[in-house]
Amino acid sequence: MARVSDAHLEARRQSILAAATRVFAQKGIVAATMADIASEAGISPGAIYRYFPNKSDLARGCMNESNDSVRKAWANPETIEVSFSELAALTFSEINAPEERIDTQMFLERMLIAVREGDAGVVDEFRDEARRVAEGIAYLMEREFTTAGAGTDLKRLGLALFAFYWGSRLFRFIDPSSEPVELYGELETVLKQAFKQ
Amino acid sequence: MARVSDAHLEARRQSILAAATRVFAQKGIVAATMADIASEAGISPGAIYRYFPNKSDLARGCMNESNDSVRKAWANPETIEVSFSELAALTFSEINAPEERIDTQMFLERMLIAVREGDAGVVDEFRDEARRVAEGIAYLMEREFTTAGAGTDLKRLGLALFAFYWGSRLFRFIDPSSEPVELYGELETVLKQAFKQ
Amino acid sequence: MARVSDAHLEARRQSILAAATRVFAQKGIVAATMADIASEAGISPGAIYRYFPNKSDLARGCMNESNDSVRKAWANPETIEVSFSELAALTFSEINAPEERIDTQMFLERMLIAVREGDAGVVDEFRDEARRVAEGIAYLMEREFTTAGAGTDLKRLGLALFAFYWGSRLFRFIDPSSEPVELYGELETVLKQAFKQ
Amino acid sequence: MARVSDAHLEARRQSILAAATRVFAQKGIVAATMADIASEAGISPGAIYRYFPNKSDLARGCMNESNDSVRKAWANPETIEVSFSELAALTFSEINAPEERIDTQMFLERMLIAVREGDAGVVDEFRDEARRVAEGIAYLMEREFTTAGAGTDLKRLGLALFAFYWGSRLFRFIDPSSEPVELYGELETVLKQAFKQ
DNA sequence: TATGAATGAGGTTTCATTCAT
DNA sequence: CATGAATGAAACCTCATTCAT
Repeated sequence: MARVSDAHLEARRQSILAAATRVFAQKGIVAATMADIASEAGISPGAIYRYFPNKSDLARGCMNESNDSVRKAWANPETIEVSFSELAALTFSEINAPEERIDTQMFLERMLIAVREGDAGVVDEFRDEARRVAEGIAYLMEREFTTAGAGTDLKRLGLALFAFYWGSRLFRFIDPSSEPVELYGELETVLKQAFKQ
Repeated sequence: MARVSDAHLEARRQSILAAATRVFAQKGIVAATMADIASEAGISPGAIYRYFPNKSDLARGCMNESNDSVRKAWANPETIEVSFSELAALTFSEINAPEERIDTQMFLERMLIAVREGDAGVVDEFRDEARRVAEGIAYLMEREFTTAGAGTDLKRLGLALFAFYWGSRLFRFIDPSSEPVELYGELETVLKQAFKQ
Repeated sequence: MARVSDAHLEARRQSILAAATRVFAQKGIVAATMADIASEAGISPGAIYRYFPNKSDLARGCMNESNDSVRKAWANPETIEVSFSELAALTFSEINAPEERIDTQMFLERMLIAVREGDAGVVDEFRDEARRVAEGIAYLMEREFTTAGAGTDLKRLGLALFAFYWGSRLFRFIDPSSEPVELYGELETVLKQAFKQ
Repeated sequence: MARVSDAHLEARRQSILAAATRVFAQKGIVAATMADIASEAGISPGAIYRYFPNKSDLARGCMNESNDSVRKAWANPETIEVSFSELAALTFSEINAPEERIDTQMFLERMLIAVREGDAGVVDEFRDEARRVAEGIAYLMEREFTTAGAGTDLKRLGLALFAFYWGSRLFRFIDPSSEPVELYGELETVLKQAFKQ
């Protein structure tokens, strides 16, 4: 089965990643076994190791899989033609997507492990993203709410909103009947009341 | 061997629980070993099994241990003489306490496991607490911000603030340099701007 | 099965060591499995790990087991009342003992591994022993062959004789029909011819 | 695909053998992987199996590769114009050559395996070589030391010297700071003292 | 022929749990 | 009642070998 095309290799890599994500999501990273993942991916355990050096890296790979185009949008707001409210509405409605559940779980597991092991890299990465998103929020709010600057540190407010975002994801994760969009709606009302006029 | 008193038994049960909580918090539930816990509790591994049928039940016991008076205050606001702002300030500054870290971790682990296992009881419990806290927030906000009712569903806003609270804890958990009090301060500014006047 | 006497523990440790030595000798250190050793010792694989942290240390333990009273005698010749010839005769006849076979094998395996892994500790240990034995040989030869000093560096000759000793062990190991005593006898004749008179 | 010439096939076989020898020497037979060898030989793992049925046979092939002209000289002393002392000096100085290290290791591994598996063929081969070398030594000594016959069985002495030779190689293998030439020098002094005059 | 992806048995090690003392 | 030695079922990972391409 040699001399396989790169496309095939990449496809297999992705299928392993997908299978691993499913298994990790169902059993948790620690409880999931490589045999589980192999079986889910329809290959042998040994084959996984041609694509990922070990379970830990596979898990990391899964976690980075989050196709967070939305979060990237927040981090680079200049590049997009969208208002704060529009992007926020999109962001919070995305939380309801089923894939998001798995992502939330992977995120939590990853952080639990990182904190436990004192993995500064992961923490730094998180802090960086938080800062970038907060700056993006500030940028978009400034564009939307002209009076926003008065008495508020917009970047810090952005951080607070990002915290709220993760809290909403956590709530939705725990309780699927939770409605992030509604929660955000309430906060938006307050924001508009505070800034507009 | 003399029959040991029930009080003694209960005391030992509690000391095991306390030791387990410490160990679980430090190593995570899966990575913590019964030997670790026994050693931390100053007894033998076998002895634990006289008090808890297995590791899983021991972990469950630990997780219910959280006894945060502050969250109880939110759930029963009529019983206390404190303003929304004061209680909020207290609540967010409490997040900085070192014990809170352990609690956050146990909470996350608990939720991860509960969701994984589809443990409806834990989820219901969480939803109930969220509702009670949201109602408490609404009650206290109404008392503090007289104009708050205008155009806002205060209970829903309470839920949003509770989500923000958990997001802040999550942030602090991941990144110890995070400052929940500051984040909250920004949000409070917005709230006051929106409601006062 | 708790609260076992120290004697029992030590006995078990020794029985594991003995079993491991037998298995290592039969299969070689690398090919021998912990399951083999456990089975030979009549216990479970896990039990071994209460006595030895890992396979490598277990192997090391086996190798140090060699009850080399003879080699110790060479290293401390002042403490014993024996002539060079007598001790040499004893030494080379000991090579024929069946236990020596296993010891030779363990020694060779150990050295192969040590050299491969660049384990300086083992090499140093060997060099030290060689030096001590060589000095012992020099000491005993001086006592026996009064004219030995003439034109010969006795310590270096001691080293050469130690090399001869190991060569003889190697020969006997490879070919059980080899007769170390006879080989040594021939060398002794030469030595006596050279020194006596 | 054109039929590949036998010469090409044999050349490839040899290059695999050479690569395997290098890898085995560096990592040891058990620790060396077929992938290592393939990589060293610049081919694919699968290709090796066209030339050798399995790893074990490949290792066996490597071990027979030793082609030391010096030892052949000892075995056939009539064919060469060299004195005992000269050939001995050459022999022991050759031990210092880096290639010798690999050879020593392969020899030891081979013997370890042969003894383990009761491979009489290898043992017989070794015994034969030892005998031939011993006879060669006897032949050359007789030519050099006219009085050598007196009271000494020269063939047996040759065997002893061959044992010393292997001991020296073993020493040098374990401890690269060992000096076989010096060790031999001391022994030669003794021999000359015993025989000359 | 050569390739190298895939297999899958098997190795070491861990640890929840049991039970003789 | 407590102890802690022992069990033994997995888990992760490696690698000799096969075989589709």
